[in-house]
Amino acid sequence: MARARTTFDSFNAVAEPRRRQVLGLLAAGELPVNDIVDTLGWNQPQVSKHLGVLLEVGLVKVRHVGRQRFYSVEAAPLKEIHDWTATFEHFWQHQLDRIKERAEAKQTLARGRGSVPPGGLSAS
Amino acid sequence: MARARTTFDSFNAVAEPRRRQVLGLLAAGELPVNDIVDTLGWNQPQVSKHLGVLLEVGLVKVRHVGRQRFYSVEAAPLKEIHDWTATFEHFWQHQLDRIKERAEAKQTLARGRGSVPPGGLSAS
DNA sequence: TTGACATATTCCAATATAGGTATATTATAA
DNA sequence: TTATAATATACCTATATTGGAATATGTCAA
Repeated sequence: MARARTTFDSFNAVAEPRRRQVLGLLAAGELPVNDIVDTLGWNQPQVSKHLGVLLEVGLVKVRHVGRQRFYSVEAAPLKEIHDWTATFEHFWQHQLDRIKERAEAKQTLARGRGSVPPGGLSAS
Repeated sequence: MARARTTFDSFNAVAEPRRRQVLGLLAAGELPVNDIVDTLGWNQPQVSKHLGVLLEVGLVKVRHVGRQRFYSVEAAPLKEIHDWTATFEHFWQHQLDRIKERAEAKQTLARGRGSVPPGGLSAS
């Protein structure tokens, strides 16, 4: 068996970094294909193909205006991903809590010695 | 060129539905491999392989106890995905607002006629 | 030290992908 | 109706993936 199709899921569609880039661009508002081509500097067929995948999983929608096609973000599938990851939200909440606690404990312990833990925000 | 490797990204790792299932299981707490095998009813090697991918991108961590290996969720990469999708949060917020507005307008318009739009929560 | 348990790794086949280039499609303007 | 602009599609190649089966690794118990 092979990998799940890119068009199987919004998860799979969004796995491709380029497609995330396209969505990032469209976040600012709808754009015709050529604007995306010019902005990202890719070949036109590649842009069209990525848009095709995004369209097929419902991550974007199109508006035809003359010979131009304006693509824009469609929220629902992104919310799905958001909701799924939210299932695990308490994991990083707890983790942040622990980091905070540790920082505070250290500060209490070291008041006067002015220490800041090296490595800053690195989790785990 | 082929697709990005599954181990390239948490996005790619999580694109595989089975791996999301595994993470879902582990959300309840750490588990040894055989428990996952029994619960999901997959072949042991497949479970190990999926865990391997998840481990490589840092979505899980392992604790060795004798000949058992307890896997558990690691939050950071999931938060990355969560944060990325959050970039688009205003899209579905607005969408929900519009739905709400429409519903309220309809209710105001139809007070007394007791209508509930069929299809309920369907977005777009 | 040997056997059994828990897990990982290797080898296999089938498959879908992404980029590149060329070409098709559709719509506008002349 | 024809040339051209805007976009989509087809064809090609290299590649990584998934599941399955068999086997290897590591660890405990007797």
